[in-house]
Amino acid sequence: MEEPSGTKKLGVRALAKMTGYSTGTISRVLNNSALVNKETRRQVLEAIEKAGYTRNPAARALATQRTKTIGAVVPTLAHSIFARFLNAIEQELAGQGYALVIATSGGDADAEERRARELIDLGAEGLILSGAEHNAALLEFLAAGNIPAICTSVCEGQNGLPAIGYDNAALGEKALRFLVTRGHENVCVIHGPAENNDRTQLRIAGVLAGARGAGAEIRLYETSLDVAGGASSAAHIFASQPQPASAILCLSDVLALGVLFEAGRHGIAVPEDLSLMGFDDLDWAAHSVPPLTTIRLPTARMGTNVAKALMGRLDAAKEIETLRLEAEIVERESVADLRNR
Amino acid sequence: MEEPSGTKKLGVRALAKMTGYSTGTISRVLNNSALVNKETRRQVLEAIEKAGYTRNPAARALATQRTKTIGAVVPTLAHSIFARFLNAIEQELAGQGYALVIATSGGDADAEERRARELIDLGAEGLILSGAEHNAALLEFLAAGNIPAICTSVCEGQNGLPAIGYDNAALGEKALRFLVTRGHENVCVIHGPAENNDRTQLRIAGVLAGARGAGAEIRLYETSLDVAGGASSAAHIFASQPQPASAILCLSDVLALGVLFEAGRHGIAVPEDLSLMGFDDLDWAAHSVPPLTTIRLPTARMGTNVAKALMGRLDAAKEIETLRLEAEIVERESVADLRNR
DNA sequence: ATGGTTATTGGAACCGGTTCCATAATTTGA
DNA sequence: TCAAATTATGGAACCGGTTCCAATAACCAT
Repeated sequence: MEEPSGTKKLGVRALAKMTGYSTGTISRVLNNSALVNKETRRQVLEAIEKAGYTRNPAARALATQRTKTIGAVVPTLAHSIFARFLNAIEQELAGQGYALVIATSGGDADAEERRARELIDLGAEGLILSGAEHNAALLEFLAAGNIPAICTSVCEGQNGLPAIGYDNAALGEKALRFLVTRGHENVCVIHGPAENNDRTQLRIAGVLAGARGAGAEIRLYETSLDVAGGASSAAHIFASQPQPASAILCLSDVLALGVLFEAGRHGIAVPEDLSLMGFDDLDWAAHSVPPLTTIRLPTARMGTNVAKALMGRLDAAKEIETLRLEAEIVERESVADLRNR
Repeated sequence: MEEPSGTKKLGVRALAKMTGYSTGTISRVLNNSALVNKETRRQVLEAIEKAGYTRNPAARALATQRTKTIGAVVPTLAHSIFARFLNAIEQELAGQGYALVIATSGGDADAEERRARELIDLGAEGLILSGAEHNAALLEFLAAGNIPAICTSVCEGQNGLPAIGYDNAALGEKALRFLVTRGHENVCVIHGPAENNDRTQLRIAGVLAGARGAGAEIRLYETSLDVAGGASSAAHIFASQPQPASAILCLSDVLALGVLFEAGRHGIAVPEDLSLMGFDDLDWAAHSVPPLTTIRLPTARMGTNVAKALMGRLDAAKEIETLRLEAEIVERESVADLRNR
């Protein structure tokens, strides 16, 4: 019905018949092999063009044992931090003819396992995972199939899995200590759901350690990871009398945006009345009022490195090495220096 | 080296030998065929489990002529609007065992064509494109290969391609007319790069038509599509004396966020001194100060529909029908009603 | 008991490039 | 001029599931 003229799908064999060459030669042309006569190549290419031939990816993959596809399982695409990450990965992979297949887990380990298996079953040769914690079945599956995989956004893998990312605990501590150096000894910490999210857990652990080490007092507030969550936590904090803290540390910039808005709504000036610090350095952080002091996560660099490592493993059997990327505090204007008062 | 014991990769044939059944039966078990004896199935599954067998996706794809993979080419993943869209698509596809492969074009038509070809060459069975305008080579390629494709974010395809999205021109006009009904007859319109972006062009055209129809005066400002762009355009506008308009319409919420910040920086109150309207209804829009009046694009619904349409075409040869989704103005508090003054 | 199901299973052909080995043609070297 | 390279090309085997058709066995009703 699609091809009224009895035209079977044409493959290399048909092409071979048409041009008078063999399937081997056709294939060599298709793969830019050096050992094909110029004129031959020209003729074959012409025939390919004229016949509108496109090669069958599945057959190619079967014969070469390569799909040139790598899979990524992230909690969600709805947060721009992941989108930025995947964007970088995709850019890097595309340059080498690789494709990126994505799946979302919603942050659930069992869902992650399921999705990972599906990606492999659909042809992914390697996997990019978020965080260090994965369920046992997944780890076993990866080991049994000798499937290359990388934990990201963390700097330490689980069960021997390599990781490429940053040290969440160290950064949490760094952030808290930064606030302390600015004279804030009482800070409220707002974070997203910690359950099923080892990165958040690590950040919290770091903050706790920092507070202990620097002799600061902190209060933890857990909320949904969105602007609404930040705003409602802030409202809650503002309602406390007396003000429990001189600064709020948000373990994600989205939360900080919510706090910023809520402060505006209450007539609380940042940083005069309250200091605010974020985590991520999203697009808007440099332009808010006031510009947000935050920790710039090396999202793009992480993506690039992850892609490179995976391709190196697949193309050259190079072992993937755990990599810890540095992240810097970007000091802007949302944190007041209390020592100058 | 990877398998010290001379274990060849085991396939259905090896499994057949192990269990004493034939490859056909193994395959039937693998595919949950009904015509396999219960006991047989149990034995085979046990063997599969014990041997740690995983089927070869490429071979399967070759034999079935299905890859269960669909590709999407978007301008970028860095804007949350696309991420939200893809998130919805991925959710829907995953439910039916499909995988989503993504590629970014940077908004360039030639790059889009290249990436689309790569996706197909890597196994995608159908394509999701952004916008209605695509280069001739791509259109021809799709037609020649009879490749299912959908234009998204627009409500009218090109060259017979089906589209699933919203009417950008109508929405632009609707937004402008809304401002006019609130008494704004002089509005500044800020938008992202119009070149290579038919959706932006359509919105502008709609705004223009609305202004003409409603007798309003508008000024267009083109800038980069990010918070910084919105802020700098706003700064530019604020610098004009006298103020050229009573309202600013941003053709993307990101721009509106920039304007909001810049207004704050200049002590300009929204909506008292200046009204502001956006486009997209991003996460934060409901929580900003003031909450942003904007147009809610049905991004998620669009994604779901696109996925369904493509799967229907692939699984059941159902033609893909162009679909226009409605989008509503979400009236919040950033637009003042001048008629009450 | 007999012709005719129904339930299972075997097995080979097939999907469509790729690649290795053999063959042939042309060139280089001494 | 003859052997040794070097360059092109043919062609078959192969990658590993899937599927269709034939075959066997067990079962049923007449």
